[in-house]
Amino acid sequence: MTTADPLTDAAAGAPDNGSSAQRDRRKRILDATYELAKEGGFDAVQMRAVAEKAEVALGTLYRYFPSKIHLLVAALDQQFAEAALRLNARDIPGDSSADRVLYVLKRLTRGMQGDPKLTEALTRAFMFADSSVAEGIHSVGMAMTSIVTHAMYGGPSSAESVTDEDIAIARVIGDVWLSALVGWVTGRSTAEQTAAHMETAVRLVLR
Amino acid sequence: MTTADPLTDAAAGAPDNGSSAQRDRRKRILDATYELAKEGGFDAVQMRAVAEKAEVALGTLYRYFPSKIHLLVAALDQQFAEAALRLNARDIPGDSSADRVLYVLKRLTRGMQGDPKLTEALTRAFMFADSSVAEGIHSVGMAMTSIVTHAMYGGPSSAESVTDEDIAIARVIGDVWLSALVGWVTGRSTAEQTAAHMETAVRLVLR
DNA sequence: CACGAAATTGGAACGTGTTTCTATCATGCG
DNA sequence: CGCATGATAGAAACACGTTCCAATTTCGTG
Repeated sequence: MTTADPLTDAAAGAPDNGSSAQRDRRKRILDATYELAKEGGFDAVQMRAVAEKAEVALGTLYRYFPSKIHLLVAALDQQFAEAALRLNARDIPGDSSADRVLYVLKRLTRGMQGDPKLTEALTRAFMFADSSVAEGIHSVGMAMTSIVTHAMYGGPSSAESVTDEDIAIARVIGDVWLSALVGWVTGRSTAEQTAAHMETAVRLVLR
Repeated sequence: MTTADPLTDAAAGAPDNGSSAQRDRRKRILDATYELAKEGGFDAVQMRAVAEKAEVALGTLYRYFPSKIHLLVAALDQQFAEAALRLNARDIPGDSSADRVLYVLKRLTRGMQGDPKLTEALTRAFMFADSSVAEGIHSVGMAMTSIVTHAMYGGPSSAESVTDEDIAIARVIGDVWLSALVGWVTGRSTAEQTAAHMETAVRLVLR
């Protein structure tokens, strides 16, 4: 047997498993997901539509991603992993931890706000996820934490010297960021309020 | 005409509108919701089941609560409003703001953890809510903020002297609390981790 | 009380996530 | 090459949230 069951690694950002045809299908599925999400948000990401656009059968889609939520969380995970890769590779401008963290968060937030429907789809999925998606959620959380701690230190972090307290702080910031994002996605707060709330929180926690 | 359209106030915790028969139906619906949620969580709160248990027609249920999410957010709102009423009526023990806030949060958290399925149902609904439920969500947020600011000051708060910064702090704490709760509900973190995370956050923000 | 408006009922029907099944296809192995 | 095994296609079927409708009941008002 091929041993490349996509189910076992679908949640993690594992683009290296499976045959090449399988990698390709997985990519087509995620691409279709992005496109549909970008156009119509969470509701537009309909499993039949994803399957059709990715040119796979519905059953195949479900073999790769066992639910709509898994699919969207995997997409979010991929985006975060890419963002973390980009951001952690370079120096973060700013004279203090707070400034640097805010720089990164605002950059991330602006990026997501540039694609409101996509952001809505990914965020709602993340928030709605239950324990069966724990792995994917954890992966997203790690990327978030990594982005924040890296920004706290500034340079291409040597990853050492990051204390437990740093991580705790990063998690708190991540929580607030997520809540703010949800508030924005659901139309409860404007982009400005979102930014202001983040700024308040970061300056409270990092001082 | 009766002018008592339940739709307009379903989201808010408005138990005083409508005829007595309508109040009674609303109560039966929410009671049925609690019971089903307590037994089986989010998935068990099925609209047909709620209608049957509450002895109303499905269409009537939808007249009172335009969606499952509205229904569950209204239930959450009611719980929070009651908790706020209880907590804000009495003195909060603790020598510092942080201690008092932690006392209240842990109390709340313990209460919710005593009914895991119910908490799961209400929390997931809250997180999944979109802008159409904005009013209900706002109401829940206000109750949360009120609980936290009250705890920061200790006594039965005269509500004055609460500064904008206090409110900002309370909101940050509320965000973290919610995230922690979601983490616990989805099985990503244990009750202890939840408590520890909250403690970290509160001590970071209130110092 | 009698009337009309609004609310409620009971049930059918629709959309979308999810499951299931059979036939066909692809792949690795002797 | 031919076979065995797993992957995929295609399509039907099911579950539950939601909508819709006609008939009936409730309720306020003249």
